[in-house]
Amino acid sequence: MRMGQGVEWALHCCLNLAWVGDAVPGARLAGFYDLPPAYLNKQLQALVRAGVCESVPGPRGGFRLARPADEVSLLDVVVAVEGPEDAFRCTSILGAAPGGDPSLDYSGHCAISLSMRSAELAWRRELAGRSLAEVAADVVRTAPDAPQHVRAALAP
Amino acid sequence: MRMGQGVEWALHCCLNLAWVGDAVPGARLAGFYDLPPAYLNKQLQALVRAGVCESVPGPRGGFRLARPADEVSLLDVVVAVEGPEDAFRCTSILGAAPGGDPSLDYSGHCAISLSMRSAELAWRRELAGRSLAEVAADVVRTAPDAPQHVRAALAP
DNA sequence: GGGGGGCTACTCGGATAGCCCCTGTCCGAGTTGTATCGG
DNA sequence: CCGATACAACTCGGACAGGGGCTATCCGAGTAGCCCCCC
Repeated sequence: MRMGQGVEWALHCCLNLAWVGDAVPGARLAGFYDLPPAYLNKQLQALVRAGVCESVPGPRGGFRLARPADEVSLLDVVVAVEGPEDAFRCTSILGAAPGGDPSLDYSGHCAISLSMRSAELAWRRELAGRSLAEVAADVVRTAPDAPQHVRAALAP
Repeated sequence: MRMGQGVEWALHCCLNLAWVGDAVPGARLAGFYDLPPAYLNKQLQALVRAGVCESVPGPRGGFRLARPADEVSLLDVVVAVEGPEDAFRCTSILGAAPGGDPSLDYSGHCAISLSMRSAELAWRRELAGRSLAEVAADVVRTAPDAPQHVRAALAP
């Protein structure tokens, strides 16, 4: 099981956008971390589609958070980039077994599927319970001048 | 983020092996769920390599659990098939940012990496806390004759 | 000098190739059970 | 009739192609600012 690279990029970018508070072009964010600009742009587009970020076209444009940082959870960002479907996919394998009905959907009855879903729910709950603002506060606790540095490097 | 199909197959097969208690050929397990025999064999080999199952070569051979069902957790099976590495990979992106050291490993300091690891830990803890025996008990609670059916279909 | 129009530069947005891992398959090494042959 | 031996069938194990999704890139649509020209 491997998570896409874009998730890490999106999380760091959202954190920076929370500190800047203004629209930042994708190219500048890419230059900040030395990332492929066009590909990072793709991830930011996904964030816009999910309603996490807003985009401003034209000069002086860029991306900014669509909501306050304490209303954006890590799960929101992960789902925006990776998609909403679960990692474990129950293919109703029991329908092919002797005594099973191939036309039935066992994802809600199969004990294995339920256990796996329960575990993923714990993962989602953990991510949903941590907001960008909380993560930002953690960063400030160890590096108090991080917001200032980011703003100086990303603000026009 | 997508989990491999083999995980579902491996979990169901391990549950059945727990009920049969004897060595079952991979081809018979594949026929039980109408799965590609050679590919399922690949997953079972992974379980053997991880020490979850044992293999017996030759006629009357097959696969059986290497430990009692209450000592095999769902996490053991998932890790055996999917590999031990985490889904979220911190690439120390902060090392490329201004003021960062590219030679440093930030996976233990970066607040985002720590949050993601914490969430995955919750997922792993959930899976590690549920054993095959518990899942089997859940199945018996709703379908009391499932073990007998499986034994009849898989035992020689 | 003030206002309007055109132009340029810059931004996002979607459409387009390349590569790696999951999926699916095949054949060989090893072992057990059996049938046969000899004593 | 009993035992040893050769054979055959069945099993796992690792090596070999094919496809889908992540990675990476490019170019077009649209807009804000600016410069120039005209009144």
